[in-house]
Amino acid sequence: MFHDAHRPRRRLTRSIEVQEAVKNIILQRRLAAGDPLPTESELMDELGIGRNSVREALKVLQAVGIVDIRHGFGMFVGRMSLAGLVDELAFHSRMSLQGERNQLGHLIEIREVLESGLVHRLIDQRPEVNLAEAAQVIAQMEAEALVGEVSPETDRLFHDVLYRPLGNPLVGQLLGAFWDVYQQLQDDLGASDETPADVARIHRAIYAAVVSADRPAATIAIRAHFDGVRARLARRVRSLEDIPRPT
Amino acid sequence: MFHDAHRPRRRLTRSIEVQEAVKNIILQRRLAAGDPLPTESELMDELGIGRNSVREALKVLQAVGIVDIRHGFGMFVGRMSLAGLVDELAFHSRMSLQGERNQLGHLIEIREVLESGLVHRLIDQRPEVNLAEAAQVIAQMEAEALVGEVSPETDRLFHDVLYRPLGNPLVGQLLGAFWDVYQQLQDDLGASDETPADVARIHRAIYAAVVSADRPAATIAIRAHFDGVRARLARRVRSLEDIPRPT
DNA sequence: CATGGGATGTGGGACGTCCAATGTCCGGCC
DNA sequence: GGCCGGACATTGGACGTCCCACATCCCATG
Repeated sequence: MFHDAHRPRRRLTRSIEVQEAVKNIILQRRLAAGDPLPTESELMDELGIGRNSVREALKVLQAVGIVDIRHGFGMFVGRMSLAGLVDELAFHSRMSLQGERNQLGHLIEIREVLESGLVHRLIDQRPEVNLAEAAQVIAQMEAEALVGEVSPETDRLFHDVLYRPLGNPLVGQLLGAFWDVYQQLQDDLGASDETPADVARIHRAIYAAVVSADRPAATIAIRAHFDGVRARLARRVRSLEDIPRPT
Repeated sequence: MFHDAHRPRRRLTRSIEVQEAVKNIILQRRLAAGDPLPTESELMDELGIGRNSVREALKVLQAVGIVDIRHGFGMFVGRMSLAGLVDELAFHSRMSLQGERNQLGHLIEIREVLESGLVHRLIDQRPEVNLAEAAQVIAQMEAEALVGEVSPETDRLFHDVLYRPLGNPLVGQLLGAFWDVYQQLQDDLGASDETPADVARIHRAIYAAVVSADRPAATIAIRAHFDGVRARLARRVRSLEDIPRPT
C-alpha cells in the first residue's frame, strides 16, 4: 500500500504512458531536434512516476531515435537516425541467414528498386541537378581502387551524395540504413570476387548514365551493381557457428 | 560496497551488454521467431546482472522488434514488425508538420518511387504472377465506394496484396510501415477531397495497368494515386495546438 | 592570467520489494 | 463423471533508494 496509491484504472503500461507524455511534451512545446528535454528527476515529478519507469521509457524512445541521451549531460530531442531500423533489419537478416530464408536478399532487392527509381528521378530533373559532388566521390573511388581497396565509406558516400540533389533527406537516411545493414553483415558473408577496379567501374557507369541522361544505360548500370551484391550473397558458405561479435 | 563488488572494467553500458547477450543467445541457439526466451530471472543469473538492467535491455529489444514480451507468460523471439520504424517516422513527421519542413512529403515520395518500381517489376514477371487476390480486393474496394467510404483497411490491403506475388515479404512490411505512418497522421491533415469513387478508380487503374502490362499507363496510374495523396498533404491547415491523442 | 582540481548536476547501474496479470491445476459442485 | 471456479505458481510491472560514472563549470592556486 505504499506506492501505487490513488491511481485510477490504467490501461496501458507505465512505460508507454511516459513515452507518450514525452512525445507530447516535445510537440506541445514545439521543440526541435537537439533541444534539451526535462531531466529524469523533472519527469519523475511532473508525471508522478518512479525513476525506473522513466528510464525504461526513455531508453525505448532512444532506441527508436526520438530522444538522444547523453550520459552526464542531459536528454535532447533526437534527430532522425533510423538506428532502430538498422538493428532490427540486421538482426533478422542475420537470423535468417542461418535458415533457408534469406531476408538480406529481399533487402537488397528493395534497395535496387529504390535506387533504380531514384536514378530515373535524377534524370527527370536533369540538368538542374548538381552532380559535382558525385563526380568528386567517383574520382576518389577510382583513386582508391588504384592503390588498393575501395573503402566502405567512399562507397556509402557515393550512394548518399548521388541522390542528395533530389532534396529528400529521408532518401539518404533510408538508403544509408539499408547500406549499414548490409555492411554490418559483411563478416557473415564471404569476400566479394569483384576487384576494386570493378567496383569503381560499376559506380562510374551509374554516374555516367545519369550525366548523359541515358535511361537504358542507367537501368543496366544499377542492375550490374546489384548483380555483384547478389553474387556475393549467393556464395555465402561460412556458417554462423562462431559467436557474432557484439558490434 | 554492497553490490557492484568485483566487477572488472566495463566499456559499454550494461543495457547494451544484455542486448547483445540476448541477441547472441538467439543466434547461437538457432531460435526462430516465436520461440521462447529465458525468463528474466534466468537472464539475471546467467549474466550476473540486476533485474532493472535486464528489463531495460529487453524493453529496448522489444521496441526494436527483436523480442516479444507477453505479460505473465514469457518472452519470445520477435517477428519482424518495423513498429519502431513507424514510431520514429510518425513522430518526426508530426514534428516537422509544425515547421516549414515536411518530412511526410519526403516519405510519400519514397513510397511513390518504391511502388512505381514494384509495379514495373510485377509487369516484368507477368504473367507468372497471380493477381487474383488483388482483383478481389479491388472489387471489394469498389463495393465499399458504392455504399460509402473506402475503409483504410481495404486500401492498405490492396497495396499489400498487389506486391505479394513478388515473393518479397519485406516489401509488404516496409510499405505497410510507410502506410501506417501516413494513416497515423490522418488527424493532423485535412480531409481528402477525393470521393470514394475516385479512390476506387485510381486503384483500379493501377491494377489494370499491371494486368495489361501497360508500362506507361502504370507510371501514370501510380503518379495519379500519389498526386491525390500529395494534394491532401499540401492543403493541411489544421494546426497542432491540441494535444495529440496518445493512440 | 592560465590551469587544474573539486563541486555540482545529470544520466547509468543495481538491489530488494511489492503489485498485477496470466496460466495451470485441483477440488468442489452439479 | 464432467465442468466450472478459485487457489497457486510463474512471470512481468513498478517503485524507491543507494551508489557510480561522466560532463561541466567555477574557483583556487601557481
